This record gives sequence, C-alpha cells and structure tokens, in this order.
Amino acid sequence: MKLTTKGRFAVTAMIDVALFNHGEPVTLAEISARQKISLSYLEQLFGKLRRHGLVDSVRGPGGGYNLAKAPGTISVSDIILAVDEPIDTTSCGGEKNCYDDSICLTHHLWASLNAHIFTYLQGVSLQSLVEDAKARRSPSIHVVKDHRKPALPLPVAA
Amino acid sequence: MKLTTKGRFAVTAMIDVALFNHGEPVTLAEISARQKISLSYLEQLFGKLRRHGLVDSVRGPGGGYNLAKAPGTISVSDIILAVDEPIDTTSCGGEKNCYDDSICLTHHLWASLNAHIFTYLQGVSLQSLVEDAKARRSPSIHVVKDHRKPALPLPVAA
DNA sequence: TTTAGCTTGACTAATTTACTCGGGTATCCT
DNA sequence: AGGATACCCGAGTAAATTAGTCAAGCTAAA
Repeated sequence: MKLTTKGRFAVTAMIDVALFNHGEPVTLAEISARQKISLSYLEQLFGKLRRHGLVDSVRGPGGGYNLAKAPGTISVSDIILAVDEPIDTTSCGGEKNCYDDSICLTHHLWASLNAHIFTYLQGVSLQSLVEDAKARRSPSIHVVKDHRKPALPLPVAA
Repeated sequence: MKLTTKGRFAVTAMIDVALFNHGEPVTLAEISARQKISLSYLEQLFGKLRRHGLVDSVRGPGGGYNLAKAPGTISVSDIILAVDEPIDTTSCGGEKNCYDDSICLTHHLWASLNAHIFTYLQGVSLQSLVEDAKARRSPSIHVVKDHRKPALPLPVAA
C-alpha cells in the first residue's frame, strides 16, 4: 500500500462525488472548484477510478461521474489501490530467495505492517467517511460489505 | 510516519548490530558487507541514530557502534523516526484551519491511520526482531518497556 | 606518530511524484 | 448541422525526495 497525496486526493474527490450526487452526475469542474484540485489532475485520477470500476462516467453536456457502487461497498483501500499502482517493497520481490536470509531480516516485519495498514483501510468505507463529513466527527470504522480477494502482498511506500 | 527504504535500511542495520555485538563494537564496514548497504549511506544513517540516542559510537581502531539501550526498549518506530524526519501530511498542517472544512474531509482519516501505524510499530521491539531473525519465524509483537511521549500527530508518507 | 576507523557536511544522480498540455471523442441542445 | 459541454488519453515536465558519493577532519590505539 502506497500512501501518497495522490491517494488522498482520490479519496477526497470520491467523498465529494458521494456528497454532491443527487441524481445528476457530478462534473470534474465542480469537484475541482470545491476541493481545489486541478482539473487536469482530476481527469487523470478519474480515468483510473473508472477503469477500476469505482465510478461510472456520463459523457456530453450534463455529464459527469457517478459512483459505480453503493458507498457502503467501496473501501478506502479500493480507492488508493486504483490510483496508486501497488509496488513491491520486500527487497527480494516476494520470492524470499534473498541472498542468505539475513538480508531479509525485516521481510516479515514489512509484510506484516503492509497487511495491517491494508486491513485498516479496507475496513473504512466511503459511506462512513461521508457520514463523518456530514456529522464532522472522528471516523467510525465501517466494514465494507463486499470485499474481494485481499490481494496481498501489500507494499508500503518505496 | 514516513515509510521508506531508508527506514528499512536503518531497522535492518540495527538488527545487525544487535545480532553481532558480542562485547566488541560493530563497525559500519562489517554491516555494509553483511547487509549489502553502502558504507557511506550507513554513515549517514548512523549519524542520525547516534544523535537520537539509539546507538553509542566508539572512535578509533577497534571502534564502531553499540546499542545505547537494551534491545527490548527500542521500538521500530524509534528507529524510523530517527532517520526519517516525520513530516506533516494533513494538508492543513495540523492547524485545522483548512479553508472551509470540506477540504479536510479526509483529515480525520489520515490522522487516525497515522496513529494506527505508529502504535503498531511502537509495539514491535528490536528484541523481538532479533529473536525472529534467530528463530526465522513470523514477527512476534513484543511491547517495548520504555516508550516516551506518543509524539502525535504522526504523518504518513507525503 | 602512524593508522584504522568514526564524524561531518556538502554535493550529486536517479527516481518518483505531481502535476500540465494538447489534442481527441461522445453527447446534448438549438 | 454545428457549437458547447464534458469526458478521454497519452506525452511531457518541473519539483521534490531518495539514495547515495566525496572529501576533509577528528580520535584513539598500537
């Protein structure tokens, strides 16, 4: 799991879509204005979000983006994985053939930490963030209803 | 908390010191050879580890580094914070004066994640990693005996 | 007093991140 | 039809960060 500002922007933008979608699709121009994120950058991010099946696009005038699924079934980890391609960081490339074992002294540690972070973010749904945004309180953990394969190993920022 | 290869190198090097220190200080040249980390880079890392009170240096021939404290009292978070200066990532700089509240939709989320990661790494002691390295098994959580102030907020990689 | 070895800080190369830009395509409205 | 709106896409780039290098100096043992 890579944790960068790109992922944060994506999560913020997804919350924005969830908050302001009342029938009509939400345009990137609106999100850009509300969240102060450059339009071109949003286009890049939403291209990935769409290809990963998190949003649906509607082209032409009156178009924009809708969530592709119920916010309760979208987790923060889904969003981050969609925009930040995960990269492997266990120096041995997950093959565990790393020289003489001692070079992988920390192998287990990072793998374990990765799983830990991933599990945490997987347990936070977009819905819970939207509710938090409305109520303006600390994030409640809201387990997503539909999580696929865990997709481990989960690399941490390189 | 910033998670980079620099921090991983530092943790690996600290484990090496703990493993191979039997009376005599461990030299950076030895660590460099065993762990395949460039000597100059280790110099940089150990300068920080020393200034943060995690290792003691012995100068001159026969010199090198010793752990400054018992491995049971050094946590992984101590090591990572020593070499990777923590940077703030809650875009508002922890001041929560971020424009109109909506820009910080994810503020709580990242603060919470930071605390989560930090707590986890704080609970893993150098001693438990050393024991794992010897036994070559999954990392056991070994709570450090002496943890100071939690030092929050704990930023995630920018 | 030579020499092994740590100390320090500045400097640089490579990589990654965070964007911008320019053109395209689909759709709606008049 | 034709213009306006809005998504689509890939190449390019500037800033930041990481991962080192280098050189000169200090310390203490033999």
